[in-house]
Amino acid sequence: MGDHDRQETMQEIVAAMSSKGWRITDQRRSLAALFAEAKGYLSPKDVYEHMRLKYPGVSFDTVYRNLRLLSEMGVLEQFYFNEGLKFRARCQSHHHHHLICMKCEKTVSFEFCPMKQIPNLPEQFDIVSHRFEIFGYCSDCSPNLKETSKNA
Amino acid sequence: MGDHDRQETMQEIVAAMSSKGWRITDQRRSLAALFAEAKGYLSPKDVYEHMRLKYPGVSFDTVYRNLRLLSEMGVLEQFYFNEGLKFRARCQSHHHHHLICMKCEKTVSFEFCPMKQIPNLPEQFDIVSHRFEIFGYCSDCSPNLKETSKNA
DNA sequence: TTAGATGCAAAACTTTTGCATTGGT
DNA sequence: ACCAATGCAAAAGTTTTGCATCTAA
Repeated sequence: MGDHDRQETMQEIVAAMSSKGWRITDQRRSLAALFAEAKGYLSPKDVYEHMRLKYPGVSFDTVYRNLRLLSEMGVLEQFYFNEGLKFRARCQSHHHHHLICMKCEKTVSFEFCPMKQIPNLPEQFDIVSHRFEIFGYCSDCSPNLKETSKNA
Repeated sequence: MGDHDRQETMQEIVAAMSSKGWRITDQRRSLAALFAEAKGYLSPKDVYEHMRLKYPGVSFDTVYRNLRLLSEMGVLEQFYFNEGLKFRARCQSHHHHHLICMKCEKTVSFEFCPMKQIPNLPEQFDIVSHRFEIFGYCSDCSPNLKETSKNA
């Protein structure tokens, strides 16, 4: 993802907040920038620490409030790792799924969606949503891929 | 799942604990029975409340310790709902995925696995695991399915 | 008998709430 | 100027830890 895309995402997030009638504070702009640039998932503590660099007085509850609001808006998506809840900017463009690196938590999108392939389900069920993620190690983090295929 | 199957699962859980050299205490037997019978997911608090019926003196940290140990053993699987972390007995028989009812949290297995269908991924990735769940409402909980197809 | 499991109490950590102040619109 | 957002402090909730006691093997 290049800088241009990130900038778009940052402005998309700000625009989304603004369109809901929310005020664009420095902290929220900073939040938007942070998630637009992040390649992986961020914990509330990560976010707090990042924010504190620019805004030393930022409070923990403001971080939580904004994370919750942005999640409810659909701008952020939540994911529970073993270490706890983390957040990342939700892809707004189109439906797809992710490879998630278990070490650096970088995510890579792919287009294949199992719901298009799924055959008859075992019983009546009113389907609302689904999730499909693949976990493993990206080429930077995998000892198997490191030497051999990374530069192939 | 009939009573016979549940009993098998209960004994499987006890056997798994025993085979790891763990002692089979009354509390652990009770835990095993609880998860063997549960149709859906249980929060630590659910487990604590259930256990307290039989063992009024049971402590919260014992519940947490055993939930963690059983998860690490692979007997239980964890899942984060909006309300927080919950547990259920992991299906040991064979690989499959689940429909999860968003109201009663009942789960229904199905055999289709997207990993058998997936085409070439966008980049080198050392795959370790995956998750695929479908969320919605079961026939008992869905207003759409309630009248029409439930008894079909 | 004895190492492991439990209960208790307290600590650590995470997330939420109430309220006065600040700051975007 | 107005009202939403923030910072602060404290509360509420969740999970972990240390240690003496108990108990399954």
